[in-house]
Amino acid sequence: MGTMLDKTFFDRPAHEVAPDLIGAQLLHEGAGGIIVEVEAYDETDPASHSFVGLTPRNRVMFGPPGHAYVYKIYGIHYCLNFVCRPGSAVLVRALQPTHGLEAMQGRRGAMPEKNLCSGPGKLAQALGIDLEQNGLALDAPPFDLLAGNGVHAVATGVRIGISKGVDTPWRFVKSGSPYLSKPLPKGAPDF
DNA sequence: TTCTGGATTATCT
DNA sequence: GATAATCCAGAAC
Repeated sequence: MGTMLDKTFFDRPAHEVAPDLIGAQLLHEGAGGIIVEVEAYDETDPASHSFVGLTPRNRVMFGPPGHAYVYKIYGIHYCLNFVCRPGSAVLVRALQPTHGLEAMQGRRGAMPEKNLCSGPGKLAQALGIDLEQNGLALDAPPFDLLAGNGVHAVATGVRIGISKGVDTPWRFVKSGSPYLSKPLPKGAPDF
C-alpha cells in the first residue's frame, strides 16, 4: 500500500485495470476505504454508456485515463467510475470503510460498517460524491487513491443490474469480503 | 417537445 | 421477492 495510482496505471483496458484495483485505498475528502468490488465496461460492451459513442453525458469516459466519471442513475443515486483507456471505465461498487467513518455515517445515517459502502449508490453517498466530481483527476485532491499490496484473492463473476452484455464476467471482488454489495453467486475461480 | 427506461436502494409483504 | 422513489440522457416524433 502506498503507491499513488496515476495516469499510467489507468492507461490500460478496463478489464485489466479492474482486478488491480481490488485492495487499493480510495479516499474522497479523507473519507473512504479499501476497494473490494468493481466492474469493467468498455465501448465494445452493449451494457456500457460508451457503447453508443461519445455523448454529453459520457464524454469523460472518452477523456484522459485516471479521471472520475460520475453519473446519476434511477434519478436517485450516483455511481463513481474510474476512466481507463478512452471509452472504457471501471465502476467502483463497494468499499471496506477505513477512514472518515464519522463523516460517512453523517451522510448515510448510522448503520453497520458493512452496509455503509456496500453498493455503488451507497458508496457515492458515503463519500459525498455527486456530479460535482465528474471529470476530476484521481491523483489529486479531493481524491486520494493508493495501490494495494496485491496479496489477496480476487474472484470474478458476471456483472449486476444490467440488461445487456450480461454474460461478460467483468465483475471483480475481494474473495470472501463481508463488504460486498452482493456475495458472488457461485464458487468462482480465485486468482 | 414528449416519452421511456436505467451500471440502484430502501421499504414494504 | 416485489415495488416505489425520482431524474435525466437518448430516442422518437
